[in-house]
Amino acid sequence: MAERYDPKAIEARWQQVWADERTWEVANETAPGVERSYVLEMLPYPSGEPHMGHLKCYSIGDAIAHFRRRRGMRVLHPMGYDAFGLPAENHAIKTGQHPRDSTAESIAEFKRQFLEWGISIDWTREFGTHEPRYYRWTQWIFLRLLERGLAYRQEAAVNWCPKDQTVLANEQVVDGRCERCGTPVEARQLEQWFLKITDYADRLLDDLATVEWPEHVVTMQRNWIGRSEGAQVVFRCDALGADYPIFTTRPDTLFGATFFVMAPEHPDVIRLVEGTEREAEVRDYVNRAVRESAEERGAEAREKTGVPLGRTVTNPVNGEEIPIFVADYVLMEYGTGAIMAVPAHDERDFEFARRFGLPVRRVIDCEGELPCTGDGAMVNGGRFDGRHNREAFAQIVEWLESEGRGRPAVNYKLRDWLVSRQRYWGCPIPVVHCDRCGLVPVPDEDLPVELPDVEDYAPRGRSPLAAAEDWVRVPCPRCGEEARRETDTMDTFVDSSWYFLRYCDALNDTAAWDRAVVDAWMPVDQYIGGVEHAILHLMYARFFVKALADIGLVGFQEPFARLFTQGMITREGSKMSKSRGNVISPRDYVDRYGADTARCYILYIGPPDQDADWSDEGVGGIHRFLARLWRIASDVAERAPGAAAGAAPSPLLRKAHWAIDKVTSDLGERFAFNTAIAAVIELVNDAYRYREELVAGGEATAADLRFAVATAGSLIFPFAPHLGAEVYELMTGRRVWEEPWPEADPALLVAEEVELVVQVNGKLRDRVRAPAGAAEEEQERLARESPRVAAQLDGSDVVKTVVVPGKLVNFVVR
RNA sequence: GCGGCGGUGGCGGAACUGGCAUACGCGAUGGACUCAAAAUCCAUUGCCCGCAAGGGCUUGUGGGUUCGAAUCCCACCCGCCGCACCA
Repeated sequence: MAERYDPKAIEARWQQVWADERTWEVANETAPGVERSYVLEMLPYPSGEPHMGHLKCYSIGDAIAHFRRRRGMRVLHPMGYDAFGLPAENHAIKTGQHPRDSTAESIAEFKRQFLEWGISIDWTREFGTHEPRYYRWTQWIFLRLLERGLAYRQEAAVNWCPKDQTVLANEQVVDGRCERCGTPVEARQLEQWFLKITDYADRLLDDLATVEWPEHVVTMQRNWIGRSEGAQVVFRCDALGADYPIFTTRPDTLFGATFFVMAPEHPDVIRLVEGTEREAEVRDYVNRAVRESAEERGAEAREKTGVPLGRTVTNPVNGEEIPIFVADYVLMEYGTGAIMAVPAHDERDFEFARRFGLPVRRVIDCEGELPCTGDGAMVNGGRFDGRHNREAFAQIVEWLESEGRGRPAVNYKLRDWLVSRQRYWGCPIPVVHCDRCGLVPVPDEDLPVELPDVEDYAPRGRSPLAAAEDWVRVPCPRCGEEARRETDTMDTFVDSSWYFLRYCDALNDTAAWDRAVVDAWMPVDQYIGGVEHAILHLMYARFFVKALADIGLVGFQEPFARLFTQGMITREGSKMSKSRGNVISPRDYVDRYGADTARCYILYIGPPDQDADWSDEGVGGIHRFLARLWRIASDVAERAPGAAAGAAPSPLLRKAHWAIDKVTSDLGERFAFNTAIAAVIELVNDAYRYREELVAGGEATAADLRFAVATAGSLIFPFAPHLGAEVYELMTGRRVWEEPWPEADPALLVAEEVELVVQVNGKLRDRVRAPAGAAEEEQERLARESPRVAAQLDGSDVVKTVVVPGKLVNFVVR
């Protein structure tokens, strides 16, 4: 028997057992009546080695997986790697090392550490998204989307990152900068591949009601989709004989429109001034606006600018001619790129009107100064005067519709997903460009289109793949004439939008998955990851599942039934980063204290959904606790089990059942791992005190002590699986993961005697002991008997007595 | 500006349904063991007054509801995150 807690030896031993016996592998077939559960942590991007965020994520997921297994469920808990992406490619540009090789090294390191952490993974289902056996199916899905018109190629103004030399999706532009590298993005007019996520806007919005997700994530998605209801209204420009539709959420304010504004990118701006004396000034303004970065244009507190076009449009509700302006506060990407401006009831229009001395006309009698956006009776609104604006809202739209000048309309902030990237290390888009046939999909049987090796990874504004001439030149699959392959690769978010489906049927080499298999496992019962993916990954994956459901490939609408978002691990109060020099690695602590300590500490540190600051002193505390547990277990193992417990249940036995109850609810319902671990610490502390008593020859029994320590091992197992298994084996000779999760005996959860709090006027004056089931009168009598309480009550009138059975007595005195 | 989250001892945090504020851990102090140290074990530890018995105060601030508020309501302050000229 070892003299001290040796996590290295214990952890190596159990990891060997789990690997040899393939303990965590799970079959797709299941006996009837066995409940399934799919527990999944977000796919890691393998770069260098895992960091604290990974440790936290997998510690949470593993605890849940273990808990569910021991509650009798068949648990799918797989692992893989999101292995395509820019960091590996940038590394290749710097060093010349093939991204495949550096990625393989990172994956090996990740896997080595995951095994060292003792995470219970079914490794038979492992894959990397960069492996042809995986991306073959990414391409296959892309072709299915293409067939349905959900993937299309179009020229559009797109976000271009000059540093990464590639286009970006809207979601990857944050504050006008590239989400990856922080470089301000530029607008470029380019032909690119898009996925038609906007077709699903309403369903993506509505189905948020069907998932159990944190409210803030739901809110973020809702905002991102940005659905607004209103109307499309057509304004006519008689001079050119052109109609300009606008979108508004406030058709009730149409009578207050005093001017009209177009975005600088609006295709008709120049046409409206061509050959007029305003042309030079307008061209100048447009050129300046278009050149400005998204960041400059979106800057807050920026003065409104604009130029009149010297033209007018007709307001369809009152026939007024109102002037047209071009101004950069109107965005081409939203609505129709033109707006009606109602300065009385819109702050932005008001600001503009003020700068340009334009009339402001109140049309709603809302409270407060102008501009006001509230409700009220209509004024200056012709035959609608006097009606409430909300009522007039629909009536005006109806009237416009009958005149052919408008209709109800819905607008979204969500844009289609731009998926092509001019980079090397990604999944090739399986399409061929043929001069005769146009875009021709690569036939399914020719998949995968494998990524060729190239000499030079450096991006030059086009994909490095374009230089692989032998690869690019192919016969057209349709006509057989010479054609060229698409050289762009896919956004890596495409890879991660369906990986959770592949895990269900990872070894299938004749299909992406078998629908029956996927339908049996999906949706993911518990998904765990960082909140930074609240929009990107989670929205894309939801879109994929809905599209795949429409195609008939899956039989459900949402991928992730329950989502848990973990908080960040910080260091000295700030985010860990190389530039701050405050990065610490899980490896440092696993080497020094063992995986069980690192895992328990990261969960003990605070509520898992909140940010938490890593402290080296704190780790020591948890390590001490685990060592205490091991020490008392090895001590108890050497004692004879002793006779059965005495007649009355010992306090330690009650404590053990209390801990079972506490850990069960904290783990199963609340995700409160910190308090669950605290409960096990309390149990172990009590076991130490109880052992003192046993040694001193009191009423304590060795059997109760053994039971308590075994219970501590069993309860700590989801958090510290190696030590949990070790302690449980020492106490019982059995394997803890083969044992059902313990159940608390309700009879032992209620104490025989309770402590009553006695208050006088709400202030605590004493505590008295009372039998558990004592009547209210009995409790009041016992409370009055307390000398301290009696002293307080002496000489005053008790006006009222409040008795909370089993808890407290409060005397209200005058 | 809009939306969300949060503010409790020296520190991380607990208090789940309005009923003992400060569980558990860290740190600190004292003691045992030791030649000594480490490790370990035991005890104390919200603040103030007091020799003590005891008393008073305390959950960002100010009000309110209640026998009773960290918890509910109103007003406000501070911090973090997301969105932001989206018509």
